[in-house]
Amino acid sequence: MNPGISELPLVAVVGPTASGKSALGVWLAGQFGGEVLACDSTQLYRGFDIGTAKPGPAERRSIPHHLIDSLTPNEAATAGGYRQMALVVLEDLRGRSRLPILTVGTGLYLQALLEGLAEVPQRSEELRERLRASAGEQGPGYLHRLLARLDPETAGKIAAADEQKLIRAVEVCVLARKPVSEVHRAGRAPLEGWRALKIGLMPPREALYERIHARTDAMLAQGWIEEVRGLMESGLPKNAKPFDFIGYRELRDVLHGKKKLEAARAAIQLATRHYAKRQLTWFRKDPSVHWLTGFGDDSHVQDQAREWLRQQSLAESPRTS
RNA sequence: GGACGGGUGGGUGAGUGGCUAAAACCAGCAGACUGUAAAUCUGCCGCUCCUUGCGGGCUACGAAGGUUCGAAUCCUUCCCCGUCCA
Repeated sequence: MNPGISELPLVAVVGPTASGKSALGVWLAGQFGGEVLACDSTQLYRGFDIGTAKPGPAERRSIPHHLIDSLTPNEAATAGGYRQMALVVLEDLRGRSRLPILTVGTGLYLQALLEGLAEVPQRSEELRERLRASAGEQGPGYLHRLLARLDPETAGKIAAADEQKLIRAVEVCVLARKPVSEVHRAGRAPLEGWRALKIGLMPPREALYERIHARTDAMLAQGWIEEVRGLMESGLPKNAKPFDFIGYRELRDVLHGKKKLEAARAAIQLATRHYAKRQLTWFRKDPSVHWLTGFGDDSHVQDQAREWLRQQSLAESPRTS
């Protein structure tokens, strides 16, 4: 810990999609004089608004939101890139004595920010192309065997079918000229000067799923499909990253006539449920999270969150604008 | 009233005498995760017991009987569903 910097509190609201993280974040920002910092890989992209459930204009007017719309659809969000951008925002807030409130849907990004990433090389599209090509020629199991030669330890932890992770592991080994496991052991640089207070939203599963279904319908009613049409006609490359997000990919198929709207709707709801479950799995393993049962827009939950933060010796300092 | 076809685990749907607690897929549940993470991947999935084992017991393929050492699979009757003929 750098002795030159005093440690300041930072709040992270974690939870599955549709659990009300944004609502709680904005409310807490009002209570404690904070500003919201999005920690969500999809809300970073400009133009993809409805399907990513970005906070509306009213909320963003009342409380400053950071990093939302910080990337163009042509750029690629990454954990490392997010960390860089977030660090800048944190320093800004430190300078203005505002409490950072992260609304986090992407667990990996929070981890990258708080715990840091190992000194690993960035991705190399060329190398990946070559790896994928040889994997295609050599047949199944090739990447796993290759990794087993480069780094048996890591190969033992990655399933032979997990091509995405295998490619990244091999990529790091090749670029770093040493096993990934070794690179990782060298350690990561955790965030200094901040004390993270994590609040988790854990609504009853059934209610969460109902809300996900209803929210999907509401998004559709808000003109989601028109948003997708506009984005497709705006000259963006067809393979722009955000077109692969839940909902955008299904609605793109609808616009291409490859899928019926009703089928897309059901597919979106299902994919979102699966996603919420994965988020829960990620956050649940973090013992430092203080869990609250319910949705973030529930006033009881909000009061509990405020109460807990007070106990963590967080002083209230409502904005006096 | 008659002729066919069909009723299988939460769903779709294989399975025509033992290798079947019953393929596969979906849903559901649990898990992994260091720069694609709204991604990618893994396990479980009738109930139950334990010494957790390619372990034991129980229940199960519309219902009830029957044949057989043994039936989801064969026979009989009945009940549903679909199509067609009256």
